Amino acid sequence: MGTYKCTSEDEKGFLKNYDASKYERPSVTADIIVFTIDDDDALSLLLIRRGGYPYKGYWAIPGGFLNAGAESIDEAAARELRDETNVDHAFLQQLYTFGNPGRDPRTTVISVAYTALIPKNELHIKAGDDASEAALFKIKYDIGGIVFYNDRNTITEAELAFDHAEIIRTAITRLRNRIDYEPDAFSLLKDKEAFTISELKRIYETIKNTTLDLPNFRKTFLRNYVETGRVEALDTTAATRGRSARLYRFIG
Amino acid sequence: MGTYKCTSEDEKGFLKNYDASKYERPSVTADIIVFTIDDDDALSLLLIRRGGYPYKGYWAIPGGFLNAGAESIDEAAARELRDETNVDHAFLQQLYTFGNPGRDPRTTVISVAYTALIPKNELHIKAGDDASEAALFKIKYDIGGIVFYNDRNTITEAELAFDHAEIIRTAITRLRNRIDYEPDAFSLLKDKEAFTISELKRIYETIKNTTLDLPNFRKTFLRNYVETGRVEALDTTAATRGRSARLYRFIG
DNA sequence: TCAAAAGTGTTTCCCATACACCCATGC
DNA sequence: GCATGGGTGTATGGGAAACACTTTTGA
Repeated sequence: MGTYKCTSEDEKGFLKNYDASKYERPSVTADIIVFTIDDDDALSLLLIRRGGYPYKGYWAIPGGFLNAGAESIDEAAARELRDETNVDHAFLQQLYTFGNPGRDPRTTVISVAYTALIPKNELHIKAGDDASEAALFKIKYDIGGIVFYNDRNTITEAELAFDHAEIIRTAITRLRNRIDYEPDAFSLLKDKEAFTISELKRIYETIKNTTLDLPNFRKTFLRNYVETGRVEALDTTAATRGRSARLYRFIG
Repeated sequence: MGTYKCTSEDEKGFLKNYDASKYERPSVTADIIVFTIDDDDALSLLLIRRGGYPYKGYWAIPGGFLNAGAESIDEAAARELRDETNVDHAFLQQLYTFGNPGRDPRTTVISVAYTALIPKNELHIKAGDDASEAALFKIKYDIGGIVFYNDRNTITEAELAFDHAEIIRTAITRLRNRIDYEPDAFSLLKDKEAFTISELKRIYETIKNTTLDLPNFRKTFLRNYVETGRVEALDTTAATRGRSARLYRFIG
C-alpha cells in the first residue's frame, strides 16, 4: 500500500466515473469500551445514557459515526474517546466488528468496537453531543449475567442499548485472556513512572477476579519484565502502612 | 438485543424521518484469507487476479462489498467464499477490520477481514464476477518479507493490491498464535472423521514452520483432545509405508 | 530381513503454586 | 513491641523438550 499510482489513462477515467453510491452502504461507527479500575479496586466501565432515539434513555457504550474520508477508524475511535473523556493518548485497541442486520433499528450499522484501558485519575468524564449523561459503572459477575452498578443506578445486561451487552462481554473475555501474555495491565497504573508491585498485582487481581500470591507474582514480574528490560527498578521507595515498597518504572 | 420495541409515538416519528444519508457512509467489504495446505505440505492461500480497476491485473485476496441490509458481515464473507471456492460450510473467523483512508483509491472502504481454513481437497477454485483469474500460492518466508509463488507466478508482498500484504501478515500471525490453544488445525484435515496423528502433526508443522517431536506431539494430543473427549480414538488403522497408524475422529 | 514409520518409556528442566519465614516501617 | 505490608527462600508437582528404545508393517 502507498506505492500505488494511477498510471493508465483508462484507469483515470474509471476512477472519475466511479459511482460511489452503486452499492448500498451501511453506516459505520467506532464504539469504545472504556475500562478503568475505581478507587475501591473494582473493574469499571464508562456508559452513556442516550439522549436521542433509538434507545433513548438507555445506557450504552460511547461511540459515534465514522467521518468517512476524513479519518481512519482508529482515529474515529480516538476522537470519540477524547470527546467523552478528555483522554488523548490512551491505550486503544481494536476489539471486534459487529454487523448483524437489525442490531440498530434505523439502518444497517457496522460497529467497530475498541477497548480502552485508562487509569481513573486520567478520566475526566463529560457527556458528548447526543448523550445526556455519562457515568462509570462497576462490573459485577452474577448468576445469569453481568450487573453494572454505581451509587445511583443498577442495570443488567438486558437493559443495555443495542447489542452492547454482547460487545462488553467480548471485551471482558479478551481483556482477561490478553492480560496473561500482554502488558495491558500497565495501562491502568495511575503512574507508570513510579509504581509498586502490589499496585500492579491489584490490577491483575481485579481483571482476573481472583487473588494472587504476592511472592509468586513478584517472581514472574521480575522475570518477565524487569529482567527483560521492559520495566526498570528505581532506587526510590513508596511509603505505605508497613514496610515501604520499591518503585518501578514501565518502559515499553 | 432483540427485545427492543418502538413503543413511544415520537420514536416512531423519529425512525420514519431518520435520514440515512445524513452521515457520509463508507463502503464495507468482507475480504477472506483462504488458507490451505497443498499436496507438498506448504501453507498456501488463495489469491485473485483483479479484472477491474483499481489495481487491475494485481493479485489480491478475494472479497466483495457487503450487501447492506440484506446480510450480516459474516454472511457476506460466507457468500464470497462460496462464490470463489464452492465451499459452503467452512471454518470462517473474523480477523480484523482495516479502514485507513486511502487504502482504496476510489472512496473510503472499510474491509472486515476473515480467515478461512479449508482442506485442499474441498477447494474448487473458480473466479468470481470481477476477477479474471484465481490461484493458490505457496507462502515462503524470506528475508525482507513474504513471497507467494506457484508453478506460474512469483510475487512479493509489495506487488499485492491495496493493503492486502498487511492483512495477510496479520492473518498468518493470528493463525500461528491461535493454533497453540485452539483446535483450528483440525479444520485443515482432509478427513476429520478418520485421521492419523502424523497427519495432524504435519499441519502443525506447516503452520508453525518448524518440525515437531512425534512422541511429544502424541502425548499432548492425547491429553488435550482424546482424554477430554474432543477426539475419539477409532479401532481402525491406516496403512502407510511403515507400521500402520491408528485413526482418530474429531468431534468438536 | 531391513527400512520406515508408529508407538512407549524415561530423564531433565522449567515454571507455576504453595507456603514458611524474615525485614522494614509507623504507631 | 507489634501490627502491617514488603520481600526472600524452599519444597512440590505438572508439563514441555529431548531422546533412547520397541513394535508393526510393506517391500
